[in-house]
Amino acid sequence: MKASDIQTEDKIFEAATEVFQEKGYDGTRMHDIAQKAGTNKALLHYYFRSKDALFEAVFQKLASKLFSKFTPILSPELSLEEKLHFFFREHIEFLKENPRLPFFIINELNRKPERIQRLIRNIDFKLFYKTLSEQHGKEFEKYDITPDSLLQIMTSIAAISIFPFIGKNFSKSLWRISTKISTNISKKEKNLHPILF
Amino acid sequence: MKASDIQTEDKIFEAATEVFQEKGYDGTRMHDIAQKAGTNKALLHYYFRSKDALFEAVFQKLASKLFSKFTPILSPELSLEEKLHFFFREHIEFLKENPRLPFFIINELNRKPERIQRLIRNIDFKLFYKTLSEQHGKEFEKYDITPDSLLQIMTSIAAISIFPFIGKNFSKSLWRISTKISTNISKKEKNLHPILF
DNA sequence: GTCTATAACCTGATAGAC
DNA sequence: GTCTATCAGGTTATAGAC
Repeated sequence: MKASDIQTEDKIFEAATEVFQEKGYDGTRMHDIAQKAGTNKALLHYYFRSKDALFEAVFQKLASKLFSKFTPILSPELSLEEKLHFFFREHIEFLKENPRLPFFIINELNRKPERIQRLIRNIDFKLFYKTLSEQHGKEFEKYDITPDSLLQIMTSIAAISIFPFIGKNFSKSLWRISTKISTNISKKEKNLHPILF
Repeated sequence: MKASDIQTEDKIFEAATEVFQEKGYDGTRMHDIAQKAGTNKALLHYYFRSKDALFEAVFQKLASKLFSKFTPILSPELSLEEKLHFFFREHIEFLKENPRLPFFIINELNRKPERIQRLIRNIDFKLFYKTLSEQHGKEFEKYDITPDSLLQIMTSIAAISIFPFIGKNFSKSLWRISTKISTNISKKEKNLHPILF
């Protein structure tokens, strides 16, 4: 395999990553990917065999990229407060660079629900709760955090950080303003959501 | 126009509403709609001329259905607390019956951003803020709610209610549990998000 | 490895009989 | 109004020359 091979394959993969994120599987044309990569359709099939296979490669890469952002939550070195700070800061920073990624993943999980089973070696929630409640016993008692409420809280946290990116155009439709994505964690918000900050 | 005409047109429109919500514009085949409506492709074109026109009809209906849920926020009869209760209860009840609707709308706003301009006669946010702050001056002062923070708070509220439906499969991918959508407003949540309840 | 030409198939849209 | 048959255009995939 020569250097030029890798270059072409990479170019195609990069172009595919962009176009699939932008248009979704159904909206993407192999022709568009080829054009963006500066080659032709035949080479896409030469390197990746089919649209499905190319998409699968892109999806797996992007999915693990996104889901890996959730792992520091279990780190035993961090306090609960640090985790929340860390998660919001890191996650939102990441989302700013990949604003279409969550939508892309969610879209594909809807289109092919069978992915869900085999995507990630799913985490056992009971074990997850146990680990977290051991690490942060004091806070869990203080706020009476049960498995149920933990799941709700985590869903809300994910919602607050992810939704502004997904729903950017949604708010734009509603308001006659130049909507900046509201992802700055201001001092005021600290007062409003004491549990979160 | 006979009664049977209306019936057929309605059947097609209903079927289209379902399939478009399920698969999105690109993923939808006219054939599938026809089959679901119990007729054939020719009739779809007879009543709605083109796929685009049929989609447009469905989209407008669904969009106004969703956006109308946001209007009670300005009602002068309700206290701030009542509005929040009302919004969460009504909105989540509505989303339970139309779980794919927000995703559908967001998807289309991404696909055709030019919709945003003409979708709803956009609300002037400055005026909206003024009206609200006059209605709820006490609370706005107590919590020091500025236009910026109001927008953030409302985005977060929308996020918390909408995201569980959009991201249902997202959480399913993460956790090895039978995920019930966590939309119950529990007493515990009241303690956790004092501003919201 | 790369490219052009083309096959094989699918999809939206229409013509025309009933 | 309804249906079958078919067209025209586009899309994935492959064959074959270089």
